[in-house]
Amino acid sequence: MDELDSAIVRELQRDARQSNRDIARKVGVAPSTCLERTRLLRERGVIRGYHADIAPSALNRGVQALVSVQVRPLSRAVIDAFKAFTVGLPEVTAVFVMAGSDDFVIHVGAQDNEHLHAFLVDRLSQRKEIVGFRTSIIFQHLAKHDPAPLPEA
Amino acid sequence: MDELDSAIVRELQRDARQSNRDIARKVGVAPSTCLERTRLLRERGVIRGYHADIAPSALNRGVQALVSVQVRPLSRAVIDAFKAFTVGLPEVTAVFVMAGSDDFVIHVGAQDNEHLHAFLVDRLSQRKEIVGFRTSIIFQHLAKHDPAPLPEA
DNA sequence: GTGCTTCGCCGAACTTTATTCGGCACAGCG
DNA sequence: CGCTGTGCCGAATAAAGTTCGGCGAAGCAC
Repeated sequence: MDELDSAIVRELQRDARQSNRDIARKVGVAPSTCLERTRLLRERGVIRGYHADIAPSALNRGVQALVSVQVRPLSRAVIDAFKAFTVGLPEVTAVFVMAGSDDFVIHVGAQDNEHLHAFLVDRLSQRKEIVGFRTSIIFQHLAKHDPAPLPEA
Repeated sequence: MDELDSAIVRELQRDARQSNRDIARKVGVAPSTCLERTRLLRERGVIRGYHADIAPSALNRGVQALVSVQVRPLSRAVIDAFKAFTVGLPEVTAVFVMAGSDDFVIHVGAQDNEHLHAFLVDRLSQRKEIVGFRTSIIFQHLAKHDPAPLPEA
């Protein structure tokens, strides 16, 4: 993971669909070299994939929320089962397994408040391992797809 | 946004770097048609971009956390300023503006616990509009990059 | 210092893909 | 029944992806 790899990764984070030639030119290396580097980054698991960023409203997910969930007992079996359950639900777009007072934070998207409510009541709260959950509506979601590198300190 | 558009979007969510020809073949249409559809999707803002998914540890972000923050007064000026501030920090990878007891949820990544602590103490808690915040470590983060379509109901 | 080996980069050759554009067919409408 | 607009197709051209032999620098043994 030298400076060249970082530069390539940065470019692919910014725009994953620009041509290999363009990336090569920007990072100052031959296209064949850039291609080989990219292949290795993928192989090493540094690059996990390439995904289009889609406007949620276009996917019928105009309403989004974070749901904090506490489950009991806090055993591996229960955690794994609940995790697998939530990931399988179409409304769920991300699952965080947490330390602290909440065991899970689930990012969900639904068509509107009514659908969100139905999801919470009909799907989520069915699970017997849940001993409590709290839903917070997301007004705005800003994701940084091209994060600045961390300071060295 | 007909069935063809959805199919193209789905493919690009799954793998944004596959060739237009492959996508065209999978969705059953000519490459030129597929290209034109993709161009329009981009133009309409349905497709917001294409980004590589990078392993956090490769970016020196081995430790991640969600930070729930309450700010006062809850005015637009304060909210916008705090939002801009957090988005500008390199450790911050996403910002949620929330309804409910927390006004913000901030997704941060740092090299280790020490760096995370330093970030919270030296950067975040400097802000005078913060009246309280709570940090929860993320053990695991599962993101669905190819979400199943929502049920019609 | 010198010869040997390894590694990574380069650039040319070849294959595949992107992109453009004229034409055609179908649907909607007067 | 003809007219018009829209969207898809496929061929042609330009551009990009991909492979591979060779070269030069770096590291090492002697």
